[in-house]
Amino acid sequence: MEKKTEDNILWAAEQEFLSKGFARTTTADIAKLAGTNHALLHYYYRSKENLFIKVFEKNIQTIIPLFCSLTDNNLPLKERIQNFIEVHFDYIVQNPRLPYFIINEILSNANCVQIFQKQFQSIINEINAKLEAELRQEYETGHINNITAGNLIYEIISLNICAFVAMPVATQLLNISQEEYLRFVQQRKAENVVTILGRLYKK
Amino acid sequence: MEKKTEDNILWAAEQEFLSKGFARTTTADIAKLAGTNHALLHYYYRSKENLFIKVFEKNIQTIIPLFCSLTDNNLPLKERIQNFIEVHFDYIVQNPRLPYFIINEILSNANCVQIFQKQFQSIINEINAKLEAELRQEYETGHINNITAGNLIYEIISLNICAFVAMPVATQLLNISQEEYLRFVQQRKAENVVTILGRLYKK
DNA sequence: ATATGATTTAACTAATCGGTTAAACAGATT
DNA sequence: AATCTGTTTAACCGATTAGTTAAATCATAT
Repeated sequence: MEKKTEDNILWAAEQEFLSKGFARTTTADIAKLAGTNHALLHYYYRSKENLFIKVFEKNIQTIIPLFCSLTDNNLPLKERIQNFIEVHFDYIVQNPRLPYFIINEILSNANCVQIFQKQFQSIINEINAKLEAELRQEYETGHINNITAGNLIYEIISLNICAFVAMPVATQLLNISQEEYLRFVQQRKAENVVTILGRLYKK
Repeated sequence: MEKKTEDNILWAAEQEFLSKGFARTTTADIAKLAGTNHALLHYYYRSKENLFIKVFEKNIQTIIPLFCSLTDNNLPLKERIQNFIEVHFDYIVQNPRLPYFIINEILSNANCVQIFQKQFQSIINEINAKLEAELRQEYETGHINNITAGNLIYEIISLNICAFVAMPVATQLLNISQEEYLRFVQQRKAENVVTILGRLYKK
């Protein structure tokens, strides 16, 4: 019952790491946000690195189920891809800091690369193989244009996340209001679907 | 003639800052790469911050001319936009670390936001106004679909940079070879042109 | 040659940060 | 009440880092 302080620290660590990244977050900051002493952080989690890994793994894991829908549900290919784009997009809308966080940490921490691979490798290989076979068959029967599963997945993710990674920069530069931003976000979601499906299906 | 050490430090700082960002770069690292002592860095540039600002400003400035071609040259709108997409894309191919660097530092350093705005604000407003007027006229005469200049510029930049920002993550995950990567890059360049022009021009 | 000014070095300071430790505290059990 | 266990606190340590300083070195002009 009384894991309050321990939980608070994990919660605070997630806030800090997600908003500032590993390098610019201090254990004292986390402790302060958790309303406690930074020695507690080491008492419960041994090290900053250890605590960070927990946060990183937790966030990575929440993404995995999203990808399963690419091959797991029974919708036809076209609807399944559209569904994936929209679900993935909506998830990023709810977690706008996550893409930048993951990219940032993978670029700067070799451990994160390993965690990312460990968590994702098998599932992505499975999805990739399934989708690859399906795409090839659809291509050979003349239903879609030629594209590899890797490229398709990559393009979907890129189109979906770029708006959020570059958004802070763009909003700083052009004076975009909150309403314009929300309109822009919804517009991008629809456009990403059109772009990807347009790439797949002959006009 | 003998500004060698001073120049070396600036060069080394650019290498370090671009690859590791401000927070994870130390003055000692820069000095070591420049083949000198870290006291020299402070002798010539006063502070790490000051040196960083020089590097950041220099890199920001190299981007500005790219954007001028959006309204400055005499090509028809369609060719001018295509040209901009391709020139911008090629520039990123030559400077693949720059997008991430700029985003990263703007997100973490308020000074960078100001520098970015100071350098870009007037030029982007000018280009935006010109392009906005042109797009509106083209729309009203039925030549293109309705889109704001801000959205158009934003989409071009996003499409062009996302492949490079997320690339390290993707290559870690899927085992993409150097040849596949180069092929993918060229493919994306052409596809970005098609996507943007497809967005602008009625089918 | 020597004086002058710019450049370079090594040793230092002060501050920050991750992590440790020992002692204090609280709550439950006997 | 005494003890034991888990939790919290405050003080400290060692390493790293940005920045300083004073002395040494080098180049150049007189």
